[in-house]
Amino acid sequence: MDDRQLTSELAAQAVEVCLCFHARKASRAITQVFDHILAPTGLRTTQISLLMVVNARSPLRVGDLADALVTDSTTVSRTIKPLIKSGFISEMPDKQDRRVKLITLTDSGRAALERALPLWQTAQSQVAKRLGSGVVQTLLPALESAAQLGPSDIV
Amino acid sequence: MDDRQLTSELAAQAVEVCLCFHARKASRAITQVFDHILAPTGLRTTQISLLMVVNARSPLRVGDLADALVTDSTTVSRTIKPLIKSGFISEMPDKQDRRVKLITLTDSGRAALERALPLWQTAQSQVAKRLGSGVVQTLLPALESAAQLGPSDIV
DNA sequence: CCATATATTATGTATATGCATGTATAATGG
DNA sequence: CCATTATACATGCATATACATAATATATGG
Repeated sequence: MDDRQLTSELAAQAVEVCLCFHARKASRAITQVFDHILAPTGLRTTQISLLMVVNARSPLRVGDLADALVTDSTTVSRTIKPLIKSGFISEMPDKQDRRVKLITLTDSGRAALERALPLWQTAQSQVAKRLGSGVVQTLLPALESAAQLGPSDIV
Repeated sequence: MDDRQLTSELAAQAVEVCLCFHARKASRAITQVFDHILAPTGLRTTQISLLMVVNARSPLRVGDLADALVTDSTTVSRTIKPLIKSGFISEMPDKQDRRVKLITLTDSGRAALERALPLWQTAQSQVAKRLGSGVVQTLLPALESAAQLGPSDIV
């Protein structure tokens, strides 16, 4: 067995168990179902999730929003742009600290979220049904653990 | 309790259990750990996963690669571009069907994959260790189920 | 054999994501 | 009080992702 074959076999095993690959594949598959069902809202599932978090905690800082979304703050800076343009969230400077931008859900955003919730429920139910309750009950807590991984300590 | 409050509470419950939101958050967190550890390879984890799949199945069609990655074929059309430019995979037309483009791992790509595998093992071990074996053993099969969701039947 | 339908990949446009870096503001040390 | 440092957000660049649509090639029905 030469190097070529050896690498092939190691790589073949790796791809079957890679936690990153599987997490991303599953994420894409679930996102597709949600996005298709939520398409009539004119919003992507990512955007609806963002509105949900802002709804629960507004007004909140860009950095805190990034933490809640387990995302880079530079990503939030950009993902909120189309939502601001659509008028669903608004931004205003913090009087106490002018570096800080406070994000708030607008009435229009709240209305959009309200309209989206029934379709969200449809998507959630459909995915849950197709996965089966057993899978869902193991998946959710495991995903929550994974989301709390935080930065790696590369030693 | 007015509509405002009602929506807030429903949305607050939804965001806690949303399978799409949790899957995406977990995917981002896991990806960050892998990408940080794999940074010395000059490749992203997504690209290494793609090389692994091509390694296991090359030569293969763009469409078949998309199926294996649970991704849109238009996404594959673009994600392979930097890998072709780097010389890690090559493309050639299928003689039997000139619509088809066959993707192959190059020697250079195989070498890059071989170099990446030890770091991949580090990332996989570190994530597995931090999640705990119990979580990993429930997570992997659940993610595999989720990745097989396929398109939704919107009724 | 040709017209139409179907299949395969690419491109236009838009959002999603993160690193390196830049800019403005606040905090801190001397 | 000022110089340095740290924090918060934005921007440049690159990859990731998908829908609508286009371009090309095959398949199929008459």
